Amino acid sequence: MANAKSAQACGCPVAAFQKMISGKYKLRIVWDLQDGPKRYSEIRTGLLRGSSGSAVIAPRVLSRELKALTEQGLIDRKDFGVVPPKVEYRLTRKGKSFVPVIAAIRNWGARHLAEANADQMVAAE
Amino acid sequence: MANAKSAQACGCPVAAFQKMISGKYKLRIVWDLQDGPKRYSEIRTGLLRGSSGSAVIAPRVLSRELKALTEQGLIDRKDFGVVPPKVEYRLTRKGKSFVPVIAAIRNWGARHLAEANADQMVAAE
DNA sequence: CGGTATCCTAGTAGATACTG
DNA sequence: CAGTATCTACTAGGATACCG
Repeated sequence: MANAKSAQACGCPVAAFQKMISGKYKLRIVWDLQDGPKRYSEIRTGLLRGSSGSAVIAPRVLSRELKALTEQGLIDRKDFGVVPPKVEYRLTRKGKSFVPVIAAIRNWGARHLAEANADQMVAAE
Repeated sequence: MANAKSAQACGCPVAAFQKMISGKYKLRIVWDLQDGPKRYSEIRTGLLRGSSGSAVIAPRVLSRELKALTEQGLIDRKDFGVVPPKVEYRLTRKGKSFVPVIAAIRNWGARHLAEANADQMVAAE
């Protein structure tokens, strides 16, 4: 794959979307941040609810995804500049506008993918 | 949080969704099939509209994605069993139910990702 | 606490050639 | 026409150690 701009300019938002959410935890991160700002370790811990095959998330991975989401303008990073470090991540307006899309995905997934165990409904979040 | 038996049943449809659409062309394929059945080469040609950096799609890749979508129950493969070969792919009911989700994605993407170049709007399909 | 620096593995996609 | 076989390049993700 050559270019980064080709996906956006091709008139196909789907490809751009695919690239935007490429990353194992990105959708979950945005979803988890809808309730308010969270710190780095809170996000990491939150992602372990129903962990997807791994017992712990490599910090390198989480760091990269958070950075990507920040550059894509979905989340905002707030460094308090104190010791010990305190950093909060929160949704931007763009990020908040994306939450309903994730809700649609979750809604569909709950109906078609989690037939046996719809423990927490979308509305119950 | 209720109990989770498997990765899919973890109350996180998002992860299952991510896995389901993992593949460069899956969303596009489903989207393109909403107008009716298409043959293998029609799908390939259709995917080249606004090609994402490549002039041609490796048959191996398209084949794998079609197979995966079939196994996931989103599309159905109909082999006419003639020579020369004729195979049609069409959406299943599950696949059709997924179209609105893609529409939501496209809609969001058109507003937030394709600000400069919204050549073909969602409604213009 | 919130990362970064390395190293490693596995999977995804592309190119190309070939087949029923 | 609709794929399969093979080989290669790239990258996402994981493990681990360490730093500001």
